Amino acid sequence: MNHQCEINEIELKEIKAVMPISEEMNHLSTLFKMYSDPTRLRILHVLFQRELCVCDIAYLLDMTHSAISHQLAVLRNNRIIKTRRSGKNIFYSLDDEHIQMIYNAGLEHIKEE
Amino acid sequence: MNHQCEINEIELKEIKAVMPISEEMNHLSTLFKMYSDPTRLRILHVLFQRELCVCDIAYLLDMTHSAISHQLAVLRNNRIIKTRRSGKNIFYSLDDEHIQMIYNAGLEHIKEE
DNA sequence: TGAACATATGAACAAACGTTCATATGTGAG
DNA sequence: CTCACATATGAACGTTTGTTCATATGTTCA
Repeated sequence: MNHQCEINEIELKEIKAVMPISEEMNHLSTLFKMYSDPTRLRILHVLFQRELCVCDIAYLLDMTHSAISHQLAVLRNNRIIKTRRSGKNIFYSLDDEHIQMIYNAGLEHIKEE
Repeated sequence: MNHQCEINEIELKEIKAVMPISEEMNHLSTLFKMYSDPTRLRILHVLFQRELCVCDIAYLLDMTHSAISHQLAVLRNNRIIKTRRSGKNIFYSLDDEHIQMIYNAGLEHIKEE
């Protein structure tokens, strides 16, 4: 692509040299996509407090079991949450500590406006 | 909605009592949505290094001016970045420090896998 | 003023997304 | 085994999203 308005060709080349590979940005965007839906954020919010089963989450969020189950599958496929079966119930919980840190970083931002 | 599989009715009511309002979750999800696209993440990445104009960003990302301009408008409307006009050029830069903190929190997570 | 450049914007389109509905799977109780 | 319950899953649907193309706005310089 042609580039005519460069403000500093040398500096631009330095920036271009350290451009992360697209695959890494795809991976990162997929992670943030998990946080980009209100339902999933509400699911995370309740899981921050304790592990819960689908039925409990559906009750807390006042949504259908199916809608919750679909979102839990999305979160699980992206290793945001993990499962533990106990009889008929399947309990969901956070996969690691980073999940809440990212959430909190976002929350801090919107609270400062 | 009916709730039959509750594991602990009292605790569930406590969680329900502290459920954030949906509007706050909508707001937060909108913030994370800004990070949920690879192109926008790549734009943020280059803006972490210095302020840049549309033309430079298009060059660095090897994308059309129009595509970049549309994404910059999205980021600007959501107060992620701000603008400064200088002659024909309009320079874009980060609106505040939180923006990079959220990005870094996500990056740390994916690097630990 | 007019040409050249930088950026913005609206319409169009395909792709991705989130919920609903119907149905399937898996588990425990009787 | 059968029933009831908990969860999963696939198809369908409307909505949202990101890019492209065409065009408009705004700025500088001659």
